[in-house]
Amino acid sequence: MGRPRQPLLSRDRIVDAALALVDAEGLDVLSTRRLASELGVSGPALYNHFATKDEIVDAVVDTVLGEVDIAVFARVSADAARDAADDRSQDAAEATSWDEALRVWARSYRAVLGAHPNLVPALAPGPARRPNALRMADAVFGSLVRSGWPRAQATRVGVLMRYFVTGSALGSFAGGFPDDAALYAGEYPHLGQAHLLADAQREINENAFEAGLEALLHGLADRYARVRVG
Amino acid sequence: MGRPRQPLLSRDRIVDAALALVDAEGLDVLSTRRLASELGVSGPALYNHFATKDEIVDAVVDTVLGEVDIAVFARVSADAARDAADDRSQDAAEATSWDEALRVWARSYRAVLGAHPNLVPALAPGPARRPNALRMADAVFGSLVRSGWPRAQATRVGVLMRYFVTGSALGSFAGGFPDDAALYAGEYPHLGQAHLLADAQREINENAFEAGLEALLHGLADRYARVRVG
DNA sequence: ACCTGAACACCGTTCAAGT
DNA sequence: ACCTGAACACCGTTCAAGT
Repeated sequence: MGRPRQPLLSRDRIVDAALALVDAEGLDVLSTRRLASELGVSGPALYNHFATKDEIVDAVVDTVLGEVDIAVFARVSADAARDAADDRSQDAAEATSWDEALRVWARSYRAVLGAHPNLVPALAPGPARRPNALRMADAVFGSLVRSGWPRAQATRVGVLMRYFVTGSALGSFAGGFPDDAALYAGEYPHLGQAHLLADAQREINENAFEAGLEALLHGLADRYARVRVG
Repeated sequence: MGRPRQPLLSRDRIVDAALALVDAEGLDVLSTRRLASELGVSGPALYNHFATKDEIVDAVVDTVLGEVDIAVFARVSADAARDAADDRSQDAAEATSWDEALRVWARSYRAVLGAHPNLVPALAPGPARRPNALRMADAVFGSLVRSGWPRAQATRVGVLMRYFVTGSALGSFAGGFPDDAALYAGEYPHLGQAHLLADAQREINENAFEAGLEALLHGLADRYARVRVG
């Protein structure tokens, strides 16, 4: 008891343990007491490092968001922007068009969330007070503006892309259709057998994500052609 | 004590009270005990009507999903489908193109979720065992197939549209950027002042949703032109 | 069948006490 | 400053008992 010579905990150690616990057993089992015991410490000890449990969850989410590839946006130059419509013209390996950058980022974003499916419901509070979420928004926005998107439009594009990716994470990883054929028998005439198997479900989600991503990027490219500046 | 002559509870009464409670005070205060007390009943009484609290939440979500306008899909006929590309040609008021139907539905879907923002985090489990969620998926899918979308593609379109709408609900209603200018000062160079005010935030979300919806529908119309059958 | 109160095994958080 | 144990006001759920 009493204060240890060397601190037993740190914010990082707490966040790492929390993420490991959520990945292994789900968001439901993440309690301050369980987490503390996982760290070999007493429940209230956590409150020396975080004010509330919600702050811990927020930090976990932000850590995970930090894994998303946003380096790609640094490779979007004003030069690359001019070639956005035909991406064969990238002479240097570093040059990337805004839409290709969005594609790479969106896939990375989705992959990261897919690596931590149990955490997805915790995304709900939005990018609020999470540094990496803001860093991400900033990188997206900056590259779009450099590419010639008007600022107001660039804001919208960043937000709507996030809608799609987080929505796909929510819809894909946390359930989907139940693996229970009996439930469907004759009930929903248009819902085919393909919906029933979890494996097929994985593929549907993958295909839906890719199809949506391409539709979105095509639609945005059309708009870009009409509104670009610079 | 003991069994009342007339049942005090019903699934509907429980669901209604739960939704009212969530709308008024948030998802966090929805506990079986609090809900029971709201209904003038003892906590365990709920278990005569629902097996778990999660089932109650699921029923609440499904009830809300039932408010989404899917009647529009009934107005999508095979005839309307042939005019999808030019929507001025709807002679009868009942005929609607698949893309216009998706637009109406997406807006309704988002509006319904917007009317119950506190419930949005509970959407995470996906369309699992929720009749109205399945009814919705079925209506979307059916209208797309009638319009000439190949079945595999129609499945994807339904799913990806749901991604976008639920993602927008998640991102819009549950937080967004904090209303705290100090947090941003000099930290994120590209994030302008426009991000800071909650009011502007509402507008950004609205605009992002509309822009994303149009981009998506345009991109899908392009694809439709290439893959349609019938 | 449908409610009650008591009970079990939990929660998040506060706080005085220890070093 | 950073931990502990005790305590407070809660949880979801089970179950015997009542009618």
